[in-house]
Parts: sequence; structure tokens; C-alpha cells
Amino acid sequence: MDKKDLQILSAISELGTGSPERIQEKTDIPKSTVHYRITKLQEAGVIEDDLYSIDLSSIGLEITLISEVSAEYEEGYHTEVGDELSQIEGVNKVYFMMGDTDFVVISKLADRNMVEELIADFEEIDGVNRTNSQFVITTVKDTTNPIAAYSSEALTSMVSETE
Amino acid sequence: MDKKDLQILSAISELGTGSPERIQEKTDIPKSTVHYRITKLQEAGVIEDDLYSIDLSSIGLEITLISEVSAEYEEGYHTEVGDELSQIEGVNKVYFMMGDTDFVVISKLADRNMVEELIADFEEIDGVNRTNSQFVITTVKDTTNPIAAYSSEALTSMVSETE
DNA sequence: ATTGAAACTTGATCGTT
DNA sequence: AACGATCAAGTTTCAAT
Repeated sequence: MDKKDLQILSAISELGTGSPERIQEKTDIPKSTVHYRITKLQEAGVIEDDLYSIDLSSIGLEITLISEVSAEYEEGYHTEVGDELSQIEGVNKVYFMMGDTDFVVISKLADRNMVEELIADFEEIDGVNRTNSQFVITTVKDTTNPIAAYSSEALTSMVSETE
Repeated sequence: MDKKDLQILSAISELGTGSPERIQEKTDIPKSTVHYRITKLQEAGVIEDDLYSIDLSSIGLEITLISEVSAEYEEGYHTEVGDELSQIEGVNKVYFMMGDTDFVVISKLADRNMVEELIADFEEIDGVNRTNSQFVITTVKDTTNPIAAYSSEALTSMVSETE
């Protein structure tokens, strides 16, 4: 697992494809080399299947953290705070909602230090006044694409048919 | 937007690829037809880019709901409750954690009826004793793959190099 | 282990219905 | 709009380094 592997994994994640050509464009690593590396990563179990889902624990991202962040209500504050939260390294999802909790933030981290840093980053943001973080013990279900949570039959009955 | 389109969108979501051949295998729709339909869906803005991320609101899935579900602690209950939560139609993610909230459940729904149904489904599960749901107003950030939240440089410094 | 070039497989296009 | 046949583009393999 060297820099070249990580460049390839990053490219797969960012592009959403394992296409050697696309990865070459992104990384300047020749497509035949990309192909060779991907084969090795599959053998090692880092890339789990033909759809290129990546085993996060094999690159150290073992901790999932769910954080509730609430912020002061002032004009414009909420979008600004949301943007700042979303830019913190390691943050995957930021949901904004009305009510007691303003934001739910989901992040993947490697160790306790990164957890400390993340929480410190939250509290440094201007306008944030309360944070509460919990470690995820198990992710019971994780479908990346919400549509996959429905059968095409269920979708058909939901969507008004447009001829 | 007819049944054939929805079969194709389902296949894209399930397979994680827009490959006409793969979709043909899954749906028995000829790959040339699949290609034709996908082009139309792209023109219509339903499929947003070349990586096949799907515009959920254009097929009616406009509501994101985050629910906290707590359950009785008894031997085995937690895994069982988690499984049942994950099987409810529309549920995308189920996180299990220690502490006050046991589960965080994220779902994508089309209308208020489905919200009511979902919450009823939660409460029907044996062992569930408290649920609290909030509507997401805006999803500020949503990276499907956690690795994309890090630069390859950040990953390199995190991962112990294996020669 | 890397890579340029050849061989092959798949995706995109075309023409007919 | 659908789809079988054709063409173009991509992926995989291979041989030399």
C-alpha cells in the first residue's frame, strides 16, 4: 500500500468508476499499470468486488462518528456553518434540519486523535454552540444509492407515469 | 418515465454501473435500447452526469428523514432490531451505537404517507421503545465514498506504508 | 513492478422495422 | 421507440525493461 495505490483508490472514489482509462487521465499513471495495481488490490481484499467498493478498515478508516451540531440562529449563519462543516477533512455527510439539532454530521476517521481534532474543528466554527458525538459500533445497512432501497415495482407505483 | 426507465434506474443503482451490457443481463432489455433510454434520461436531467448519479427528486424521492430509534436491552435484541430496521423499504442506512440513542436510521421517501408508514413500521418492531424523527431540510454534503473526503496526500500520511 | 503496443471485449452508433 | 448488426472505444494481455 504505497502512494500509487492510494492515488488509485482516491481516483476510484472520486470518479465513481474503476475504468483504467479514466484513472489514467486523473492520475497520469499508465492504464496498464493501473490495471496491474487494481488486480493486486483485489487479491489483497482491499477492493472487495467488481463494483469497486473499498474496504475502509484496510486503509485505516475504522471509526464512524455521528455528530449532532447546533448553531446560533442568525441570518445566513446556517448555510455558512454547513459549508464550514462540510469542508472539514474526513466529513462525509452534513444534513441540515429544523429543530433541536441543527446539523447531523457523519465522518470516517482513523484514530482517536482524528476524533479529537474533528470535534475541536467543530467547536472552532463561529456560531456553533453545542456538539454531541457518538461512535458507531456497527453499520447494519449501508446502501450508497437510495433507489436501491426500493424494488422497481415499488418505484413504479410511486412515480406518476409520464407518457 | 415508464416501467422500463425505472427498471434501468434500479439496475444502475443496484449494480453501481451504467454499463449497458450489465443492465441487459439484469433486466433483459437489449443493450441498444438501454443505451437509447439512458441517453434520454440524461437529456431529461434524471441522470445527472457520466457517473450515473440519479436525481432523486425527479423520481419523487424528495424527503430525507433521520430517525433515532432506541430499543430495550436484552440479549440478542439489538442485532435483531437492527436487521428488522434495515429491511424496511426506503431505509438506506442503519447505524448502531452505544449510548442514549441506539440506532440512527436514514431513509429517502416520496411523501408524508410514506413517513407515517415508516414510523409505524419502526414502532411495530418488537423491543423498540422510543423513536424520534426529523426531516432534513438540506443535504449540505453527500460523498458516497468516505475515501473521497480525503486527499491522497492525507491518506498517505495516515496509512502505514507496507513495502 | 512498469509500461507501450497488440489482442480482445465492450460500449456506442446506425439502419431497419 | 425498439433492437440486431456494425463500428469505435475501451479494457486486458503480453513481452521487454
